[in-house]
Amino acid sequence: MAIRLTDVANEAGVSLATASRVLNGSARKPAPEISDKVRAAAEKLGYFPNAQAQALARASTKLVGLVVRDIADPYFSTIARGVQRGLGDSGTQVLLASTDSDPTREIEAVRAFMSQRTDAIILSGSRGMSEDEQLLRLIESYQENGGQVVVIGQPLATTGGIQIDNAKTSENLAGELIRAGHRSFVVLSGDRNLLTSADRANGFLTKLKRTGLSAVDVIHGAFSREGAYMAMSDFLASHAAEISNQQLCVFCVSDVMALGALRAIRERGLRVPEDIAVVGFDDIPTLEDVIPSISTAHLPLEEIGRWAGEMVLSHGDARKMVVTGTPVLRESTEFFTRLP
Amino acid sequence: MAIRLTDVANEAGVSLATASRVLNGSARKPAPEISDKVRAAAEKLGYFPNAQAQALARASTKLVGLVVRDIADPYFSTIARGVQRGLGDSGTQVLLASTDSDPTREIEAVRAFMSQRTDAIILSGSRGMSEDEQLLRLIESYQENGGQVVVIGQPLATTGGIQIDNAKTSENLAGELIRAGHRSFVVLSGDRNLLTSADRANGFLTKLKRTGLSAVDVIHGAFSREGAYMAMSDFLASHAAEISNQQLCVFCVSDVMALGALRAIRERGLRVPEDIAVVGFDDIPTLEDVIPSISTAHLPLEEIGRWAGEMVLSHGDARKMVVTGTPVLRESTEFFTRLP
DNA sequence: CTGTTAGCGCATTCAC
DNA sequence: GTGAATGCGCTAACAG
Repeated sequence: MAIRLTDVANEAGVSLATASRVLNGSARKPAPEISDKVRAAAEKLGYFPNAQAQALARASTKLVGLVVRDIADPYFSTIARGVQRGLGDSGTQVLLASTDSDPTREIEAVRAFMSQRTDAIILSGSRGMSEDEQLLRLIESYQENGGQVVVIGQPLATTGGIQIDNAKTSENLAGELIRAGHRSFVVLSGDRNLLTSADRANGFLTKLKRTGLSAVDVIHGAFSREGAYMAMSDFLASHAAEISNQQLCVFCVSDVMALGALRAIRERGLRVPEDIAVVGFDDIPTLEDVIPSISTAHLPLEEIGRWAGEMVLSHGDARKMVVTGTPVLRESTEFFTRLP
Repeated sequence: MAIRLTDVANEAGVSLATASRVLNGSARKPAPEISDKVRAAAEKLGYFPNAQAQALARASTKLVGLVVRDIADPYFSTIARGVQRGLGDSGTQVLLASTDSDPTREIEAVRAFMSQRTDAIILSGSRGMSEDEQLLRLIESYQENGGQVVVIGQPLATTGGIQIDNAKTSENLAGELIRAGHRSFVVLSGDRNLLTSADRANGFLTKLKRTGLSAVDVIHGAFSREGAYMAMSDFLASHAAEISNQQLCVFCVSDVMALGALRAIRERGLRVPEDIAVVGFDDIPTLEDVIPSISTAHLPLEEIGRWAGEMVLSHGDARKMVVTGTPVLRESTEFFTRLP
C-alpha cells in the first residue's frame, strides 16, 4: 500500500508533524493556510491513514469485537444490527466472530480479538456456565489490560452488560399461559449446559410448581431449529396417546426451537393450536411471517444490541442493566377446551 | 496493554528475533529446547501478539471487510455465515459494515476498510449501477495498492467475484410459472436504481414477452419487506376488480419483498394461492417456516458466501464465477382455474 | 542457528 | 505555530 503521511507532508511542503496535526484532530491547530495545503495534498494523493500505524502510535484501535453463536440466526443478526446502530457514526469498526456453539471457537475468537487489541468485546452467545474457567481467565486478563467487556445474556461477575432475566420472563410467560386456560405443559429445552436454556426452562417450571402444576414432560434437544425438530418428532412419536387426549402446550426455550417444533408437529399432521399449542422465547423478526402467529416472550433484541454498542462508546463503566421480556400471547396458544 | 514480545524474549533469555521466530511461523526453525523455553515464557506471561504491530511490520493484516446492506436481513446474514465458513480457520478476521442501502455509507465503509488495510473487501450489497463513480474510483485505487475485491451479485469490470445471473434466473422462473398454467402476472420490483432489482424484473418481463404475454402491471416499492408491503397494499386497494376476476401471480424480486407482499395480501383477506399466487427470489432460510411454502428462485446463499471467502484466501486471481438460480415452485403458486 | 539492527506509518513529546 | 526526534511492537534482512 502506498501514500504515507510523509508523502502528503512532502507534497504540501510541511513537516510530518504538521501534516499529522491537520489530518487528525490534535490540540494544536495549524494555521488555516497550512491546513488547506495539507488537505489538498492529501486529497490529491488519495491519502488514507493507516489504521494499524495509528493504533500502534495511539492507544486505541477503534475496533470492537462481537462474538455470536451464528450470525445467520435471526436472534444474533438482529442483535448485531443493533450493535452497529449503537456504534453509529463513531467510526468504530465491528469485528465479527461466530462460534457455532463451540466453546473452543469462542475462546479462539476472544484470543483473536485480544490480538487485534479491540477496545471492547461484546459477548452475545456465551454458554455462561462458570465452568469456562479458561474463558473467564482470558477475559479477566483482557480487562486488566484495559479492554472493555460487555456481555449480553448472562451477567459475568467482572463485566458489565445487558442481563436478560430469563427465569423471571419465563415465569411471567407461564403465568399468562395458565391464565389463558392451559394446564398441560411440555418444556422443550436446549443443551443442558447452556445457562440461557436452563434458566428459561427452570423459570417456567418454577411457575408451574408454584401454581400447583407440573410439566407433563421436559425434553431436550440441541439449541437450534434442527435440534428442536428432532426432539419434538421423537416426543410426538412416543406420546401419541397423551396428545390426542388433551391440548398440550409446548414451551420452547427459544423461537428458533419453536419453529423447529412447529415443523415437527405439522409433519405429524397435527394442528397448532387446536391439537398442540406452541410458545417460543425471544420474539425474533422471523415470527412476523409465520402463521399461526407464535406466542413468545418479547425481547427488544435490536435495542439490546444498541445498548451494548452505546455502552462501548460511553466507555461503559461496567454498567449492568437487566431486561425482562414481555409475554405476548398470539394464535399459537389459543386455548381450546376438549370435550371428553 | 502489556506483555510485549520483548518481555517474552527477556523472560526466556533469548533475543527478540528468536522469540519472534518461534512464536510465529518463520522459515528458520530455532532449536527445540529454545522453542520450548520461549513458548513457556509466553504462556507464563500471557503473551498475545499485537496484530497491529504485526500488520505494520508484515504486509498483510489478515483482515477482510464485508459490506452488506443489512446484517439482519436473512439474505445477507446467510451470506455472512458463508463467508465466515469459507474463511475457515485461516485466522482471517471479518470486519463487518452495514450500509442501510445508503451509497454514502457504502463509500464510508470502503474507506474505513482501506484505512484498516484489509487484505480484501467483499461487496455483497452494492447498488451496482455504474453511476457510483466515486465508489469505483475508490475500489480501483484499493486494487492498485494490492487490495483484493470480491463482488457478490453484479460483476464489476475490474474485480472478480460471484456474479448472479438475475435476468436468466428470472426468465427461467417465469418459464416455470407459465408452464404451471399462470397467465396473469404482476411484477413487484424494488428501487429503480437497484441493478439487482431491475435485472430480475426485466428478465421476468422478457420471458413473458417472448411467450406472447405481458405483465398486468409493474409496481415499485422499497427493496424491503416494508416497501413491498406498502406497494402491494396500494395495488390491492386500487385493483380490487381485476383481482377477483382471475388468479394473479405476483412476482416479487426478492423473498423478503414476497413476505411483505404476502402480509398485505392476507390483511386484505385474500388467500394465497387461491386468490393470488406469490413468487419470490433468493430462497432465504426463513421460507422454511412460512406457510404456504413460497415459490422462489433458489440461490445457494451460504455457498456463495463461502466461495467468496475461499476466493479471498486463494488470493482469488480476480476469478469470476456465475451462478444461475433454480426455480422452485411450491404451494404459493399452485395454479387454480377460475370458473367464469 | 541466533542475535543486532533497521524500518513499517504515525502520534507526540520536546525544542525552536 | 511548526519541525525534528523518539517510540509504539513487531518482522525481516543482515551479520556473526
